[in-house]
Amino acid sequence: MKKYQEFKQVDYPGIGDSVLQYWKENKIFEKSVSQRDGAETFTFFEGPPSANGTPGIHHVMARTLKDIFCRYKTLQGFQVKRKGGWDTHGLPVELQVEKELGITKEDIGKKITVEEYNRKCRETVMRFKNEWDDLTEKIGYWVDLDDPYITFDAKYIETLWYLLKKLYEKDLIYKGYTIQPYSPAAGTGLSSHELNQPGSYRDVKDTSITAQFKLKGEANTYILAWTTTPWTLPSNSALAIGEKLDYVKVNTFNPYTFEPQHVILAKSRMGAYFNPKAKEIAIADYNPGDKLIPYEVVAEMKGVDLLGLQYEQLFPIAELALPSPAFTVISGDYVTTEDGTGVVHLAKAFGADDFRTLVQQNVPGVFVQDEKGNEIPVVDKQGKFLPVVGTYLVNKMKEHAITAHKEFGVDDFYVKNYTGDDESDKEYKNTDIIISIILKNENKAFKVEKYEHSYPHCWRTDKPILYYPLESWFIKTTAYKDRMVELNKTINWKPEATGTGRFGNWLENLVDWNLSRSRFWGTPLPIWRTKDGSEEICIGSIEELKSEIKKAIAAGLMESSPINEEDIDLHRPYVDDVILVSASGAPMYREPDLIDVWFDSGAMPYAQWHFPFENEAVFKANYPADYIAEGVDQTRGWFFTLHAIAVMLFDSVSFKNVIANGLVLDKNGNKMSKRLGNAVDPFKTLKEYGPDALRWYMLSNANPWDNLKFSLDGVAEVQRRFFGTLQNTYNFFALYANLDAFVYDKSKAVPVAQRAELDQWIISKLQTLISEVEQAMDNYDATKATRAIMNFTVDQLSNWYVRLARKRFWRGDMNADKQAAYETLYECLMSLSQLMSSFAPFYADWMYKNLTASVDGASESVHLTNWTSADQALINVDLEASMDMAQRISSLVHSLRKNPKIGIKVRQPLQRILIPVLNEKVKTQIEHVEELIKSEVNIKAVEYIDDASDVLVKSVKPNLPLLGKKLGPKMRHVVAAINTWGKEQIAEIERNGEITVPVEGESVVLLLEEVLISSQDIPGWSVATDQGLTVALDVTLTQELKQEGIARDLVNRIQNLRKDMGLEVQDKIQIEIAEQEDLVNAAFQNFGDYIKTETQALALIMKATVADATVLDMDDFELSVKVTKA
RNA sequence: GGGCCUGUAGCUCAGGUGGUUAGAGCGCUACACUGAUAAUGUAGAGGUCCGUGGUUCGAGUCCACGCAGGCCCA
Repeated sequence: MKKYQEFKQVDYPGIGDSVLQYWKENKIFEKSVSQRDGAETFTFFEGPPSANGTPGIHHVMARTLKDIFCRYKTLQGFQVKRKGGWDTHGLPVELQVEKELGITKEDIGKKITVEEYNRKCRETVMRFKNEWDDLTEKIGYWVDLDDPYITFDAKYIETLWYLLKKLYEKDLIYKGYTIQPYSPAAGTGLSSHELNQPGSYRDVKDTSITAQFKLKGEANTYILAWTTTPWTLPSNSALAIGEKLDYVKVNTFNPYTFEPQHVILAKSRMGAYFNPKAKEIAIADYNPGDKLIPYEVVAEMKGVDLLGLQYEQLFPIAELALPSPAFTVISGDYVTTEDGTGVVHLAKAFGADDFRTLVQQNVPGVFVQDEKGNEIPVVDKQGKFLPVVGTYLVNKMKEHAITAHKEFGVDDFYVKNYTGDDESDKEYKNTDIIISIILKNENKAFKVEKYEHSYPHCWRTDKPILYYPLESWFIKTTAYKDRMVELNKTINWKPEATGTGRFGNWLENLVDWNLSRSRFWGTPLPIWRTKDGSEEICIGSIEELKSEIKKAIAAGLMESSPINEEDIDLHRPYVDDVILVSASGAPMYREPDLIDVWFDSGAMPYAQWHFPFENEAVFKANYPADYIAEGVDQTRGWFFTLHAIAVMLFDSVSFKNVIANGLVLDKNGNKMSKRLGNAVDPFKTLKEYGPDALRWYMLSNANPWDNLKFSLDGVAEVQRRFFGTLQNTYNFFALYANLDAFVYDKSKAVPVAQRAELDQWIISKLQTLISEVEQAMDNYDATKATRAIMNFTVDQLSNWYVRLARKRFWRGDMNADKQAAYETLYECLMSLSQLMSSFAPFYADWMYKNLTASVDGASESVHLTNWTSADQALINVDLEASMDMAQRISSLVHSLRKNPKIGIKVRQPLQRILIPVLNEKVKTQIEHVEELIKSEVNIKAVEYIDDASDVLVKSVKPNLPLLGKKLGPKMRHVVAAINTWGKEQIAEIERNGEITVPVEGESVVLLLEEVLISSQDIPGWSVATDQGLTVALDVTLTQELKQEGIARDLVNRIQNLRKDMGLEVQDKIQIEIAEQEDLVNAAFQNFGDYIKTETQALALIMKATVADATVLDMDDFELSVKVTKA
């Protein structure tokens, strides 16, 4: 029976299927975890994917990356528990449900109950779980799919509530405002997702105003600020400048009122406001009404000089007046001089930057109080000015006799055209235009013009959106900013720049985490409040909720609990029906917000184990994570929320090592999308190429943190080049091992030191490879690891070791040398199966099983083995260097033989090569591998020419790194001098160890080590040179060499005949040859034994003529031959 | 608009700390091998190192400014 299975053809997808089956039947994954019970843990966190869409090829990338390090660490003896997980909440789910039901958010609670809507979400969210599980299995991603965490689960939510309460108790949760895109027409806030819908941003022409803000304490001096939203000017409460920018004060006239005045603006913006043609006009010569307005710079200053200047409120509405530091000049880091005046007008309620800047610098904003005493902006939620501004505008219209397409009342000033007024009406004037006319008349506008820019619109109503303050709950992440920055520095980021750059910068500019989402399907915020907001409670567990409900029922606020005690669901609408009782006996209602889904995923280290309600020990053993991996787009998503929660609540990092992988693009570098049809179907790819080549390609082609241009040709290439070569190597081994009934037995193996040098060499290379792979993997660099394995397999093992050792496998009977060859190749293949098992888990296990089928005590799976580290004692650096020489020398000789002037094929033996050697070490290294070189390039002898010989022609080069440091600018001349050197100078510096070179009148002493001496020429010979190594080939063909060449040619032809005849390897033959010219006859006589051995001929008979002969083309002549089976 | 990444042969990618002639695989061309054979080996051709400035005796490499593509955020 055959000990090693042989394969004519390999079905890679089939290997995937059968090995997967084997793993399932034998619970290999489970065993890989359970057999490490009690061992040190290596912790991996699974970033939960969302199963409401089908998985794509990029998920193969992400999941492979996650898998490989867990497998590697398992081999190394760690216990690696990997709990799968599902992200189930959030907007994408809601949108999909709405699309399927044909409803919009407005319909929820009307056409469909919240209960029904959420039920639908719950059904939808796991719709493609089967596809995901299928893909996960098929690509060999080992993760626990049977007991995953699910973010909608009540236990999961309970942990979230626990964490929120912890934050609440630390006073890190508060209610505030945030400026968000808001659609007055639809009466709703918009998510950034909705804003990014195609068509949301449109080019529109708006009225822009450069307003004049009159400085206090300086006559007729104004600061200019530009805005494309004039309706925000009544809410102005500060002006921002750039501290480092240059500003000027200009003496000029107002273009509308012609009044003389000074204006302040950025120096580099003058070109936009002043006509150079007016520069020559004297200020005194100006007549009101002239088109060209003269100007004169009277002062220059830096932005920082303007800080703190006070100005008059632009719209002097008494109710909107504010105390200092309002209406002053402050600093804004985002101020540029690309447009406008280099001064930015700030309205706290209507711009996110404005809001942030004013909050940071403690400047109040323009608000009024509503009937409840809450501060509200002067534009209401319909997008219309409150009467406080409306009244002012109506009065001003009368004062300035402004007429419009309609009569404006105090309640008619919509800031955008939300009423659908006819804009083509000649008299049409919107609020912005009315404002600009008033400002022009009052010497408060310096320039008014139409300005085209891109502005976002509501995708539902097609109306422009406003940035508007909306109530929100926040986590005060800024309180822990420094600690987050500090702990981030302890995290090993791959690539590093993502940690320091993208993530580091993000932390440096941290703002508070806006937790609120106004939605239906998500984790409810567990805060209940009284109507007036004076009393509130944050619930931190189901127990607490139950007991509070009991209290409320006792207080008569509810008749019964809206929560089903048997099957607890903490979602809306049930929690919304819960009314709790405050300490003072007042009813408390839940704040209707849901929380950001990123909190769901960021809390998974705790919630996946239902900590602290259960599994405390498991949690503690598996926190923080040693390793996580996710797409780089998660930097401010999952990576941040993991980090933030860990730092704020546990003063710890959440993960120690992280790979942020790039995108998977199509082969042309374009984003894959189902719509464009360039998306690659992972299942189809798996079916065609199997999982191993796909994984290997993705890891080896480019660093995972770079974007991958995914090409099926690339997968095919990996399969052919790497897996194909490895498979050939295995087949070669199996073929002969079976013939010789070789079975590996470690206890009886020939000690490595007693094996052939070639064996020692490949074993040494193998140890080096193991070290490289270990080092790369410890550094989370899978690309380096896979490339190293590939190089070893293809270039070293197959193309060198197997090729050179081939004859040892099929010559003669079993002996120590043959056994050593088998053992060496076997050990290499076994090592490879383990080394590659993390990356190509199916093929590796399959090869392992094939190799160990007849070996007692072998493991059930390569994935259950223990990592074999490199044996340093087996590394022989000198031998590796020697072999490197052999490879290079062989290559040089091949290239010489191939030279058109020489043109002698390898089959023709040649007498000798000459190698100039300038030192003993190189000579010894080459001597070591002399035999190998001789047989590889078919020559009889290697000869060395050393220093003592006269033939050697030396050349010299400057040693640039050394000389550069020593000489600096003088280098140029010295290098030129060295390049002119001949025999004498080289001899001198070799003799004396130094030489003096005259350089521009000076003398420079050069030392021997500052030049590189080599030999690149042997007069009268054909030589080839590569990296300091030179080889000359003796191309003289003696009679004997010619005869041997002919004999080898004959062997070659006979072997072809044998193959044509369909003979088996071990079949014996008889050869008859028709006599030829003398040289040929002599060749067959002198090399008859050789020919017979090589062709397994029992007899070689020379005859005058041969009947039924085959005529062979021997290049230079023809030969009649007859081969018969003996 | 800001932050970050990428740009080297037709394609995919290597190129510590600057050093004379920039490498590999695939593809292409030619040759060889024919006992690993639907395999394999060898050689050759192929380059504006995205551009422009700068630092330096010397820049693919360091700096600045751009260009192109990408991601994230405004």
